[in-house]
Amino acid sequence: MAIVRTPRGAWVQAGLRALAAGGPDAVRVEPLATALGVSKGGFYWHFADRGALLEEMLDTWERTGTEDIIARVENHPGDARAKLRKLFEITGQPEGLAVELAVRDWSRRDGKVAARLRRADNQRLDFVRSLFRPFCADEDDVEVRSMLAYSAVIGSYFIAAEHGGRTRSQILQLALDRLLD
Amino acid sequence: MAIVRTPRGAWVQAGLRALAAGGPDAVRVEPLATALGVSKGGFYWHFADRGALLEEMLDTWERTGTEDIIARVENHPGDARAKLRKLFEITGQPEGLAVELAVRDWSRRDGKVAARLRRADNQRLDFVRSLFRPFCADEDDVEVRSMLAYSAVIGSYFIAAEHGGRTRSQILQLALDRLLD
DNA sequence: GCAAATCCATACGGCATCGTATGGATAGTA
DNA sequence: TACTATCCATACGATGCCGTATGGATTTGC
Repeated sequence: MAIVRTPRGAWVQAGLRALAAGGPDAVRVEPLATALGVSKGGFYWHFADRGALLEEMLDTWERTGTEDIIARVENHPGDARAKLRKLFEITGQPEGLAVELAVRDWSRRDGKVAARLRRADNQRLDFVRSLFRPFCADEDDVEVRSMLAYSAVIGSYFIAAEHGGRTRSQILQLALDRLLD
Repeated sequence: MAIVRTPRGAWVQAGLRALAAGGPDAVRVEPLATALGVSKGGFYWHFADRGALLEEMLDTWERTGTEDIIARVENHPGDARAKLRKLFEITGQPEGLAVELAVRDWSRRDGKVAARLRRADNQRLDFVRSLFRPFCADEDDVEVRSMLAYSAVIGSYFIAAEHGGRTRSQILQLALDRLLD
C-alpha cells in the first residue's frame, strides 16, 4: 500500500473550499487540480466524474455539520440552556457557515440536494427543540423559539446591515438571552 | 420610435428569473435568448456585455425589493404594529425571495454586489427599527427584535425542516406575535 | 411608399471545461 | 531487485458559451 499523495479527501476538501467561495458552479475539476498543484489526471482515478465529487462533498457536509456538532453539544456539561449557548457558540463561527449557505442556495435548484438539506434541517431542529422543551410552556412555544434561534444564526451571517456600534455577535448574544427567557 | 419587440426590460426580467433559478452563473446570454425565443443578436444591441445585464438586474432588484416595499408599507393604514404585520405579509411571499437569496449568496463572492446588499440591508433594517421603536423599551430591544424579525423571514424560506403539522406561515405568524409583545 | 430606428439571424474565432486514453512516475512489498 | 498499487502528465475531441461582424427584417414617422 503506497502512501497517498493527493487522496480522495484532498479533492473533497478543495471542492468544499471552492463551493464555499463560489457555489457549486465553481467546483470544476481542472481549477481544483491546479489549486492542488497537480493535473486532473489523478482526479479521474478517484472519481467517476465531477458529480461523484459533489456527492462526496455533500456526505462530508452532512456528517461534520450535523452529526458531529450534535455530538459535541450533547457531550457539553450543563443543562439545556448551557447546551444551547454552546450550540450558538459553535454555529456562530463563520467557517462552516460559508459551506452551509452555499448548500442551501444549491438546494433550491437541485432536488437531491434539497432532500439532503431537509433531512439535515429536521435532524438539527429536532435537536434544538429537545433543548428548548425543558423550559417552554407548550409545543408552539418550543417551535417558535427553535425557529427564531435557528433563523438568527443563519440570518446573522446572511444579513449585511450594520448595528450602530454593536457587533453582530453582541446582537446574537442578546437575541439568545431573549429566547432563553 | 418603433415599438419594441424584446426590450431591455424583457432581458432583465429573464435574467432575474435565471438568477432566481440557478444563481448568477446561470445568467448566460445564449440560453436567455433561447428562453425569449430569439437569438442573441438583439442582446448585444441593448447591452455592452453580460456584465451590463447583471448590473441592470441589480438595479431592478434594489428598487423593487427595497424602495417599493418600504413605500407600500408606509402607505398602509394603521400603527407601527399593523405596518409590521403588513411588511411580514409582503416579504413572506416566496416570489421575490428566490431572487433575494440568490443575491445574498452572490454577494459573498462579489464585492460590488456585497456593497449594494449592505446598502439595501441598512435601508431595510432602518425601516424595521423605526417600526419597532414606538413600543420597545430601549435601543437594544429594538435591535434584537428587528434582527430576529428580519432573520425569521430569511430563515423561513431558507430552512427546509418540517414543523409537525403546523405550516411555515403559522410559525412565522406566531413568531411575529411574540416579537410584537 | 421611403427612410430611419429598432431589433434579429447567422456565422465566426476564441476560451474554458469536460471526460477519455495512454503511458509514465513513485512508493511500498517481497 | 522485481512487482504491484497508486497516482500523475499529456494530448485529444467534444461542448457550451462569449463577444463581434454583417446584413436582413420589421415597425413607425413623414
